[in-house]
Amino acid sequence: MRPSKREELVEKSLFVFDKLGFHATGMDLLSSKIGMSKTSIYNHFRTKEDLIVGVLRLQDEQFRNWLFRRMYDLGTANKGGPREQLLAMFDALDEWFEHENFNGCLFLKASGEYPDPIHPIHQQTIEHAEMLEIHILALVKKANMRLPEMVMRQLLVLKDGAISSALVGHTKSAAKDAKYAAQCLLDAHDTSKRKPV
Amino acid sequence: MRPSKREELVEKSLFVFDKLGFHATGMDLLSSKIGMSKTSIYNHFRTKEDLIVGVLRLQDEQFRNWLFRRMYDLGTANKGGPREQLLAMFDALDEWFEHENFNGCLFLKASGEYPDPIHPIHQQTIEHAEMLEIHILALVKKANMRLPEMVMRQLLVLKDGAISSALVGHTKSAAKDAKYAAQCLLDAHDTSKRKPV
DNA sequence: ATAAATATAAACTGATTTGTTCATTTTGAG
DNA sequence: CTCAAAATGAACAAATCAGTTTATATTTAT
Repeated sequence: MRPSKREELVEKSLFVFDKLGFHATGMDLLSSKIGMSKTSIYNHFRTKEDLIVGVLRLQDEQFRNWLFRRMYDLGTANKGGPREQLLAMFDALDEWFEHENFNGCLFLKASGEYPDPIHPIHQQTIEHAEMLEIHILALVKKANMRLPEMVMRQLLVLKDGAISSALVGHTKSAAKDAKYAAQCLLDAHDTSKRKPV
Repeated sequence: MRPSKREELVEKSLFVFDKLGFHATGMDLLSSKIGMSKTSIYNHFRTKEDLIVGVLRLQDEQFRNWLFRRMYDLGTANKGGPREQLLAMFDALDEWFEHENFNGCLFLKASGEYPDPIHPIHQQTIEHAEMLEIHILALVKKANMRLPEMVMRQLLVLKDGAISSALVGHTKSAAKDAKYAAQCLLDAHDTSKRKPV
């Protein structure tokens, strides 16, 4: 069987595109950076655009797997429930921000470089956002929040904002700031607490 | 005097770069889109990079002028104070999101396309973020918030997140969601209210 | 009106872009 | 080992990239 080469191509391309940007990474440069001949690349993907879509699909899968797993592991320690999992999202983000390879959100960069919403690359970022919404909404509902759709959107606003702030700002505290904000939100919408004036 | 042509060049370039992206906009395309000869463009700016820096400087000025003015106007109606001005930031953002020319944050796109933090284009986005921080921090302090630096960073996380969500998400409610979240935050840190458990 | 400054279109570098071709070599399964 | 599949490097095409040059036209100030 031959699962390895194509996966290796997509994974290494993901790394290079994330670091250098999509337009800024020419196919010759990519070929040399990932140590695979251009002929082979074009044997696996018809165009650069197709490759990028493949890269974004992998990133969608990898990012969601990693984030949800990390939220679960960090959030269910000490008998935590869905609320703790939601808050653990920001602890997971913090780990990501501290990582040497943190270069911001690949999907945000993709939608910036391919602004046409019809473009398949841009579409991929929309799909990714929808997948995140589904999972977070389920947790918010499990946590018995009032206005679960709104709380879900607010948490994702905090997530996107934290990523952007961590990228541009010198400050290292973006994830912690967002987590404190999320705590306020969850407190304010918890049906098991009286609504504060 | 001759203030007009260069300003017109930068303003129209800002529009095109914002809409199409930096790398995706070639100088020939730019020249035709803004109706100015390439010779003239290069008479005003030595390189494309210089032009982009000029564009970002203009956007920094225009965005801050617009945002702060709008926060003041919307926030001081009905005898509002600094707290109302801070919340009005999200009403101003909402107006921007509804505008037909809304294409996300130009600085976020710039830092995505020029990821090297040493790069002068990337530097410009960092400077912009710092200028925003100064103004928001002053308002937060005027509003008598506990932990003003943190609240300032949280509000800017909400701002960046709202912009990203408004761009990628189909939802039109990003600004409103962020505003409700900001209200929770300001309530929780208001020194004139007792700290909620 | 005149002269200097600034604008223009169009052709032109030379490098780089995406993508293809082709002859050769490496690899993996029976 | 054998043979087909897959990978390679290098050259190639056509378009486009940033930036320059040149000769001409249009503003602008005096």
